[in-house]
Amino acid sequence: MDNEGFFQRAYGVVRLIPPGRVATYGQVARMMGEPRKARYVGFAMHSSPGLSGGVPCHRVVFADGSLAPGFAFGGPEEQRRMLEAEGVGFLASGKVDMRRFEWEA
DNA sequence: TCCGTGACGGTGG
DNA sequence: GCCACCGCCACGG
Repeated sequence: MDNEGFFQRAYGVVRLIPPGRVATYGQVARMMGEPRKARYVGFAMHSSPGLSGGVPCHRVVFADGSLAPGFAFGGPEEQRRMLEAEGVGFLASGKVDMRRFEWEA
């Protein structure tokens, strides 16, 4: 459960992201006290139980607002749909409008 | 011990 | 504004 300890911490933070808001991998890592492990956070999301497991990993995006290329729920398109359903706005470029929807703890 | 790998991030062309 | 390269960290072969 060691590695999972890190995973659980990541999930714990992600669970705090309110609907209609998004957080970046680096942001999550920073809240865990380990800003250098952004990549590891990404891996945690990849292995996450998903929204059904209480981990809204679709609310975690890249620092520039782009979505993960290999999203597990059915592609970035599905992820975008879920975010839009929560009220998150996208730019014409297909990226999240971070200026308005980035989560501020 | 060195090399390769990855849902990242910042910088430079 | 998009693309490419480099730096980070932990892990496995």
